[in-house]
Amino acid sequence: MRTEGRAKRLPRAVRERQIMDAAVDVFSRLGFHSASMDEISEVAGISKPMLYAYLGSKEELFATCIRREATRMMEAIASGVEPDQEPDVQLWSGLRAFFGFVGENRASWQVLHRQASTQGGPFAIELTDMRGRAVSLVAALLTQSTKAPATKLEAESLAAALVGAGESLADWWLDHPEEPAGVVAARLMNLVWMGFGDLVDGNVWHPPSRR
Amino acid sequence: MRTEGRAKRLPRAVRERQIMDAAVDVFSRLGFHSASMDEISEVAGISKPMLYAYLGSKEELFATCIRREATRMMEAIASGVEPDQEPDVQLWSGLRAFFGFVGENRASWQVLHRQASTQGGPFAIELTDMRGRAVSLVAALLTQSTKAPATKLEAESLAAALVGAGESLADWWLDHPEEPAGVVAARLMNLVWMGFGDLVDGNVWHPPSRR
DNA sequence: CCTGGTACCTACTCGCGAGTAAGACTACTG
DNA sequence: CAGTAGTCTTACTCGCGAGTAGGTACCAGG
Repeated sequence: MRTEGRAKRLPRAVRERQIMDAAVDVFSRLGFHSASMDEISEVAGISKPMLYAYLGSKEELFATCIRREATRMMEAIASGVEPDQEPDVQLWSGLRAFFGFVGENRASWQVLHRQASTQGGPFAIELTDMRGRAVSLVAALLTQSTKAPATKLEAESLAAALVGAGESLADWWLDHPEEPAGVVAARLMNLVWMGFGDLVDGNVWHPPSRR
Repeated sequence: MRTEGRAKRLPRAVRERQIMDAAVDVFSRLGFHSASMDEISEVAGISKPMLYAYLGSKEELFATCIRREATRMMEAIASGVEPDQEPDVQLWSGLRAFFGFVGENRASWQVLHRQASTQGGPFAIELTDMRGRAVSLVAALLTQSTKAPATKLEAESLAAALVGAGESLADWWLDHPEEPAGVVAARLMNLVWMGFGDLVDGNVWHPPSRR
């Protein structure tokens, strides 16, 4: 029993990381309600009371997961966008960063999008907050660069639609993982920038320079 | 106690309708897991064993709700679209029908979109099925009318993005109910048909005739 | 060797909710 | 008015999972 024996007596910070990773994994697979604290503790290689001692109740744990993953994702997107560029280039960078993140963090995405959005508890707040930041980002991009969306409401709803299209396409992508991230991102870029009207006529959007 | 006394001894078909309505209501408010059979039976004005006698287990009941609401919605959309028209007109009719349905059936929409999509059980099948039909509808519209989406995969993913944008915008609309359905539909139509590129230049899409 | 503190565990309590047993009440049929 | 088919209820069982009580092992410093 010595071989690969349980690593014992780790410091608190390390355990917390392990627990969070296990929690994201389990929540993403089972969803909030179906996930049990017993299973999370098992995956984390730890006993249940430790879980409660370190991360609090189930709801607190879930909210902490949401916040951590949401922050990671928003940072990934923000780091990919340069604010002084042309609107289409900014949008393109954002889409690439977004799909890149989702591709490399499937579990995080499941937790964020599928699970958090349906639980009505304190999670919705975290999630709505992040989603709101994303929508504002896009809405700002729109209003800043055009005279078309006259009202604030209009820009916001268009941004909501775009964000939703991105989320939905990311979900679709989970079922078609053979497609590379760049291709999926480009497709959405064409849809929202050119529109079907142009695509029908064979007009497509190209990134400004081969980077 | 005679006043407004409980209506007693109704025939089975009527009770089943009442139960289904109550179930859709409760499921849409609480979600599948948090909804209890006790509450559904209470809302339906009936005792729990009746529920089990008529509609079976909780899972069966939920699946039945999904199927009923999905059918209603697809019929609403199909009845609004005429297959021999121009692609943009078809899309426009579909969008109007969709938002019209959601606007008048908030609870149905909640059950269909928010609840069913996250439960991994047999419901996903029902839901994925309906969603698939919607996506196929749009994908057919695309391939039929253009040379742009070369691959089947491409058309399908674009359709998924469009459907997702619609779903997301419908969710956004739930939080901004003061907007009329037609305005929201027109906004999405502009986004996906014209694209931001055109909208930035002030080019908008107009319905072909004041109907 | 004791004293305290931190990591860690086994083994519970306890409420909630799915599902059921067993029968009662009503209404129609002959 | 007996018989029977269908409606409807009260009052349970029972498992699952959140949260906890009450310890044990291990490592400081004195």
